[in-house]
Amino acid sequence: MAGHGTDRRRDDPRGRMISEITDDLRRYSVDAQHVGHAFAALHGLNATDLHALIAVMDAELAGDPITPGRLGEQLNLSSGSVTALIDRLERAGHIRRDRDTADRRKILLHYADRGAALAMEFFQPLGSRTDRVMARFTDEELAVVHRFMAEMSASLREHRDAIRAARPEPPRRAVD
Amino acid sequence: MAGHGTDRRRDDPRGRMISEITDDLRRYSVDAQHVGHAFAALHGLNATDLHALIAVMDAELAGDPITPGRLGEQLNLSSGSVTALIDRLERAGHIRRDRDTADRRKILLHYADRGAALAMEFFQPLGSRTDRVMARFTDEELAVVHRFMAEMSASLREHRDAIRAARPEPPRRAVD
DNA sequence: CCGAATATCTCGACGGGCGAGATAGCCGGC
DNA sequence: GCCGGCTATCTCGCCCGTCGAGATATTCGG
Repeated sequence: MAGHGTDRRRDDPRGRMISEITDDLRRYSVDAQHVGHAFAALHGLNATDLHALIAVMDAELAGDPITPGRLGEQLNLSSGSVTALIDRLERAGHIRRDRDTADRRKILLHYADRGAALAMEFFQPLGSRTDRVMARFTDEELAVVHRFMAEMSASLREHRDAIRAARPEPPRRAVD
Repeated sequence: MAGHGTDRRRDDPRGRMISEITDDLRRYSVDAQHVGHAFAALHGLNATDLHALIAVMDAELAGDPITPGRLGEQLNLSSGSVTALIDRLERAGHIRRDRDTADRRKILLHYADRGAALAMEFFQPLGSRTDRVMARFTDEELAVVHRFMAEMSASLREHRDAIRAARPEPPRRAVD
């Protein structure tokens, strides 16, 4: 799970450092994915459900409740899948559907009590661990980390959009 | 997609910084997931297939080819799913099965040409972007980032294991 | 009021994942 | 040598999340 690099490992210390950070980031992403999956499974959900729940909470906390359509864009799901997803979450008591009074075609998604509790339960212990690590860094060091992660995050998002813009190639079979 | 926090945002600058980094990390993980998913879809794979491919490459580059069993542990898949997974990847020409000559129950997984090419295609542009960001940081700054990410990564892995150790609760329905 | 556009939902098909059981190969004791 | 238990992988039937085409409801401009 480490050290694949693109074999870009150079001999100078800086090159090595870059390879290590690359591996750190990859490991972190993979583990984050596993954490989400494991937590979701633990509560009878799947990864998508958890993502959706977080998206709904984020939107609502930002004072701008999300609609099924926008949720589908964010999670990259088809409209049919989104409906099924919302059905699941609503049936489980995590979220609630509300018709938009202004445009009655739209549905506004709000989290219900159980959803809020679950999200809290997800983030709270994670936050504790996070805080414990952060405590070992000075303000200046955290500032560097923030600058780094913010730039990485932006770069990665660009990359994602570039890939999504590309056309999926026709399914290939066997030896092609 | 930002600012859910656990509402732990304190008023002091350091507290704010911590919240921001938390958000950075979360955004990064989510986007990394999307990048993987999008890239996989672009090449007619699914997310699991891509993870498996990377795991196979990692193991082989480390000089210790992975077996279906260990792959299943790493991806948290059942044995049946692993067999199906390997079938898919082999059929698509990404990997190859080899019986272990010492213990003939075991299968050793090696990547085939197409698999190597695909992994390269995945990591190369990602590496370019990564390098471009890293170029804007000094050696000392990168050292801080590395220390931070390594600790975060370890902490997250512990968290994952803790969750996995917990018993899945019985599936709940409707209002319970 | 009509027609085009938008938002969501319905439904049939597909495919990945699960898990119990089958199969093949290893190893220690006798 | 061979029997029994163990391990590694595979087979198979089932479940459920996703897709995508089409249906339905609502808005808005003319």
